[in-house]
Amino acid sequence: MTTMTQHSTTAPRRGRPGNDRGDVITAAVSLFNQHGYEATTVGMIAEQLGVSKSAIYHHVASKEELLASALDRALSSLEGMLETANSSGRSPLERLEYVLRGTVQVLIDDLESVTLLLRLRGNTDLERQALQRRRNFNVAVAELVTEADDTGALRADIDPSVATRYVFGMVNSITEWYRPGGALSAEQIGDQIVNLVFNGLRPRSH
Amino acid sequence: MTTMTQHSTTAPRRGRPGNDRGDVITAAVSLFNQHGYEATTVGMIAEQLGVSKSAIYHHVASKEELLASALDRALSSLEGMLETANSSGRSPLERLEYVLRGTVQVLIDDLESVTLLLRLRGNTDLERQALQRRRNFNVAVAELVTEADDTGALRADIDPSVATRYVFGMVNSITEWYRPGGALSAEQIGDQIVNLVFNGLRPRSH
DNA sequence: GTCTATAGGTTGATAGAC
DNA sequence: GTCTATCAACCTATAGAC
Repeated sequence: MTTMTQHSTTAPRRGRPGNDRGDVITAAVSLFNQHGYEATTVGMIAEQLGVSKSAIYHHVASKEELLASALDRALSSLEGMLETANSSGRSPLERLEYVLRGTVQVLIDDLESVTLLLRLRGNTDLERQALQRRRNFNVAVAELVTEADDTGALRADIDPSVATRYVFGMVNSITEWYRPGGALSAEQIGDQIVNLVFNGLRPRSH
Repeated sequence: MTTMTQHSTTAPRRGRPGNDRGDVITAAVSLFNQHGYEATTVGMIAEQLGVSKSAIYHHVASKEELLASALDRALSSLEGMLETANSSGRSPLERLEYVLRGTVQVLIDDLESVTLLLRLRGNTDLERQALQRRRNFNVAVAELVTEADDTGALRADIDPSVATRYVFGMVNSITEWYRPGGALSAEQIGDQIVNLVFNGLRPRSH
């Protein structure tokens, strides 16, 4: 059963109609997430798009390039969002909240590529490089939490790097259940996350 | 490069020394987590144990049986823990806290098999059955959160089923970074999780 | 130890829109 | 005729079956 995935029509293109590089990457990432990168064959990607295997190689040089493109997209989105937050001149706590909401937004906008990133196991050099970039992002976020902690904006009895792990574990778990067209918007999910992370489940007595 | 994974020696066994069924499952689950179930071949499992492929089939009937055993182990641990919590006669809030700490304990005790469970994509009947059992567990936990909410133990402005998703997203993310022999015990991690979930990051002040 | 299927990847020519 | 996307056939290496 082949599914014709039409490219998102932005500007009219010249030449023979069909799939562009973005379509191929989209189909590939979806299959990578469903079956794992190793178990996904280029033939499966071609079948998904309803074209022959060699058509795939017109758009990309290798299967690994598909993985690299998707991971770079996810990482660039996250890094760009963090850069925006840190150059905003706001307080550490405000920047932290911005990063929380921004991460939710990136997860939802680039759901498939971020999901792929989060499921990496570091089996190849490429995967290990992506994991290193992801670690750098995590370290920068942990520094932000530390800054917020230093201003007294957070509870003193929780270690910042530990808190970062748990909080972003919660945020990243959105990829496990969020599906496009769901009832909740990115803004609503961001609100819920921020509320839960900062206030917890227990009633604020008095 | 073969890694001789010796079985966890509990009681001395008779007969020819070597791997038992548990050793095979342990090696298989580790490879399933590293490469994905589909991409893992029985030959890889044999190589990891330093035996021939046919030796694997002495212990299990199929590759799928290895998956089934691991998933059943993870699910039985979680279900048993939940059963213990719900038959304890305590308050909903106390039972919820018990389930949080219990889930952390199960994650750490059965790290590899629970990791496998959490990464399922539902590609086969077996996987879909396991995911259904996991959903049943999640529903039971959500009911527990609802009960706790009904007693006024939780903040009124957070939907119980939504909160359950986020909280267990946080808990399950432990599998992403916890490694045996790490600095933190299951009890310490449970304390951190419970503290963060119930109290949040913001100082409780006026 | 041989046989077969399948993997990633290549080649060179072609189809279709402008 | 230019541009993009496509295809059938092919190559080489390897992994599973017997």
